Amino acid sequence: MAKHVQTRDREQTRKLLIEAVGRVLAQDGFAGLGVNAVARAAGVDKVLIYRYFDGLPNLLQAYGESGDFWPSLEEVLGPDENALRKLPLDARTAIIVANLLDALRKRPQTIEILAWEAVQQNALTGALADVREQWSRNVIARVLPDSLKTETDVLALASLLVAGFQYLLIRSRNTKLYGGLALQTDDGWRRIRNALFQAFRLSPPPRSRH
Amino acid sequence: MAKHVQTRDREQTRKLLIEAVGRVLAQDGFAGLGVNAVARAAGVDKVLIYRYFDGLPNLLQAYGESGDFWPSLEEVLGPDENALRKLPLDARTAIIVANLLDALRKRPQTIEILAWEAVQQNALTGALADVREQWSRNVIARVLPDSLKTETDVLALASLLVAGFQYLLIRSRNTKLYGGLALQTDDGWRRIRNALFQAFRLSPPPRSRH
DNA sequence: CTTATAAGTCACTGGCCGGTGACATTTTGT
DNA sequence: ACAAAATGTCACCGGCCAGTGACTTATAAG
Repeated sequence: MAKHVQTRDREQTRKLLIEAVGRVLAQDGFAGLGVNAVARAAGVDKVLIYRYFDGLPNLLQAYGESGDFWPSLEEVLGPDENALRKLPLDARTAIIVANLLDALRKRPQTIEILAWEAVQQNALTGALADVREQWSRNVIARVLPDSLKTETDVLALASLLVAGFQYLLIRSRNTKLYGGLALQTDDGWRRIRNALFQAFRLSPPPRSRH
Repeated sequence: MAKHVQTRDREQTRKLLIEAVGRVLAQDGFAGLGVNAVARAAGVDKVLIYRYFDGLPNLLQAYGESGDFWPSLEEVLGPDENALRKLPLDARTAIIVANLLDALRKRPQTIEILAWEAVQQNALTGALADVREQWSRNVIARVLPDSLKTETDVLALASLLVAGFQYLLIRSRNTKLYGGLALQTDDGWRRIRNALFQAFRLSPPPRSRH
């Protein structure tokens, strides 16, 4: 039952559409994201978005499930989880937060979605939010269980710092300087990274693996 | 030469339009901001936007110059600037940052503009950015001159923290929880405020004036 | 009172949008 | 080989948008 070379292939077309979402998102941002633009980018008729995905929201959902938008636990905990566990709470938290920063810096499309999330909710941002929520619960359970019963509010500080660099990542797309920070240079981001450690009272930021 | 009660008054109409911008912004956010919406809200024909302001960008500019979107130096430095000057650098910075947080929390329209700014540039966000840039230079010159030559990068940490709560303010418009922080309760914001001080190694956050 | 000009109204264009129905063509099952 | 179903194309709708030209009406100057 060898299949012909298909000129019409539902799965292939679905894939084209999903990939087109990524391309439109990268090129025009979420502002330009619509059935017409996506269909055009996919080289496919927009009616198929309705037929195969029942509308744009579900297509976005599919797109969200297709990529690795959020770093894995391994990527953020580093190669040696056990060594990490032995550090004091502050150091552990700082390293994880800094690693998260590095991981997100590598994901321009995730940053685009984060920007979107800042202004409106939708299927895509909702999916990402769920993943992230679960992710942070996992991190706490696995390497920061003691953070829940400390005197100082380590988790609040960590969240505030994560919020801070997420915002700076978003702004870096179209802003050169923010409060004296150069958002489009590696040097500026080194400063930001150092400030993270400073907030946790650690002077010399350990290097992240390369 | 006592003027009649005017039924046609250019200045009055300009004012109506400018105020309408604020109303639309507050009600529908920047997504719903357009010549049609603004004109409708002002109860005035949209063609006047072109006649009196030469288009929406200039109208936004006028709106930007009309309100106090950014807190004054006085509002953030507190009533007793001299007392503030005598504190150590960390404490000074922490207090200013925390006061800025309080000041912005009271300005929903500024938060709306900040959200806008995160995703796209335009006349309005540009104007606000200029004001803010100047503002932070003034703060540094007036009460944080020593921050420029410290070992630890106090300004980077301050900027990161400001970025953090700005992002949380933006998110608080349509998100209840972020990283375990309750963004729509005073208690959640107290936690965030405390985390600010914690980042500067100050355990008990001084109360802001009431 | 007359008239020029400013203020404001109205109707329209052209473009893009999301969404749908009717149609043509390929693939699949029998 | 044939019919049914799946795949894809096309033309169209109504709605909202930004922007413009032609119009009416109030105001002010003489």
